[in-house]
This record gives sequence, structure tokens and C-alpha cells, in this order.
Amino acid sequence: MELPFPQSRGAAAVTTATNPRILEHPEREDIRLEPVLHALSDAVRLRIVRDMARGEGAEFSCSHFALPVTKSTSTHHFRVLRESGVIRQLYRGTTKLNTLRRDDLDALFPGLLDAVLTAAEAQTERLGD
Amino acid sequence: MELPFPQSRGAAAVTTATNPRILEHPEREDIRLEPVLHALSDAVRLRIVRDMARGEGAEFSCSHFALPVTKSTSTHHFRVLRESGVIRQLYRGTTKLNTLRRDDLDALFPGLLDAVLTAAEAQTERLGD
DNA sequence: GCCGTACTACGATGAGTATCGTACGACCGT
DNA sequence: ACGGTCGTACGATACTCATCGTAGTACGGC
Repeated sequence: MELPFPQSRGAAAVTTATNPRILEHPEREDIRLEPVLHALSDAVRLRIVRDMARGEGAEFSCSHFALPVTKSTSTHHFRVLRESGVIRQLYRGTTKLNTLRRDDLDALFPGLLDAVLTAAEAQTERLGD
Repeated sequence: MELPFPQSRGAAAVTTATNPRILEHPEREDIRLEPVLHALSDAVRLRIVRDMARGEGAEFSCSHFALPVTKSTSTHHFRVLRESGVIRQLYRGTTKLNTLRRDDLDALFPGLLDAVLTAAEAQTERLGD
């Protein structure tokens, strides 16, 4: 049987429209500050970003993060992060790899990500969180 | 007739509970990152904060800001900013004066406010907003 | 005492969102 | 081909929120 969405069959110009396993991301120039701040204003998502930042450029599967929510909810949060431009996601086989878009964020909003990460760490220090 | 909430009658220990014209603010140590980011993630509120930052410590009445929303909505946004700890508000007669809590924010989250403001300016440059 | 100004309180509304459970799809082993 | 793992889709739910309009309160000035 032929698969409807062959991931490695070399089809030309594969996009989300033709293949749902290719995930849509905003281009760097389309990333906006407000959605980024909104994405970071949720405790679960902030934690994901912090964990990812600690791994400096590494790729993490969604299930790598031990989150206090179900898988459906987790999917939701990762989508918010991706659509706002904070992270990049791509499928590798059955797992989805996540990376921080640090280069894009730093280029657009210099110092912002670091300030947020530092603030988050400081708050954890301060309040135990 | 006696006023129920005399603002300048020197009553001792006047709080929000006794006088609604005394506005409640979070103490510096109670300010949390997530609500601050959430407060800043709205376009109208971000604009208020930017305008206020330009005035370096000055006090602005609510009506000073020409916002694209009604007065009720404006009240709502100022309250979100105050309750998250981003601004300080106090009554002076019939008007309400607003100031950025820059000292508190800088102490808790060094570089964050500046990064957000810079990012907002850059985005306006970039997209015309 | 009366009026105008500044802001609030309250209720409504429509949109968004954080959460879950269940059912399903894609992929990799074997 | 089969089963397991990883993640999605969809529907439901309850909550939050941005917005408005109307009615009202506090204060300053006349």
C-alpha cells in the first residue's frame, strides 16, 4: 500500500499543504514581539524554553520534557511556541525534534531571550518555584 | 455631608479595603515574571508602556494616552499593568497618575524591560507597525 | 450647591485558551 | 504484517480576556 504522505520519497516542494508532517514556521521577518511574549507568559511553555536553553542548540523530543500536563496539552503548547517563532520543530521518524530559534530571536530582539531566561532563573532562586 | 472616602483627611493606615481610591499594588517581591510577560504581550498595553518609558519617570494621566479603545477598556488595561506590577497608579484629585515601576522591574528582572522596549522599537522600525 | 471631567463598576459578548479524553495516523522495530 | 511508541485531531469544557455600553462615583471649580 502506498503511503499518502511519504516523508523521504523526495517529492519536490513539499509544504504543509501537501504534507502535514512538514510543519509550518513563521519566517524570521514574520516573527512578532507580542506573540513571542505571550508564548513565554505561560508557565508550562516558559519551562520548556528554559529546559531547551540549557541544552544549547540541542534537539529535544517532545516527550523528553516531563511536563505536568497530558500529551494533548503538551502538543498544544509546542504548537504555540512554534507558531510564535520561539522554537523550530521537525519530524524525525516517529518523534518530533524541537530546537530553540535563538539565532532568529537574538537577531530580531537582541537580549530579550537572555533577559527572560535570566529572569526566570532568578525567580526560581527567589521563590523556589 | 461627610464624604465616605476622604482622600486628604489624614486617616491612619488607609488601604484598599477601607478606601477604594487607594490602589492595590503587588510588593516588589511579589511581582512574577509570567504575569509581567502577559501584561506586555498585548499591543495596547505594550504601547502604553513604551509611551511611559519615553517619559523617563514622569507621571501620566490615563487620558494622556490616545488609545484606540474606549475608556472602559483602557481602565481594564491599566489595571492589568498595575496588578502585574509593571506600573504604579495613584489618584491625584480626579485624575489617576501612572508611572513605570522601572526600579522594581530592573531589580527583579535585569535587562528585561529594556530588551522589550528595544525590541518593540525595532519592530516598529521594521514593520511600520 | 451644581456641573463637568476623569475614571470605575457592572453586565454582556465574542473570541481565545488551557485542559482533558478518546480515537486515530505515522513510523520503526521485529 | 504486527505491535508499540510518538505525536495529532477532534470534541468538550471551563476559564480567561479584550471589548463595549451604560450607569455611576469622586473630585475640582464655578
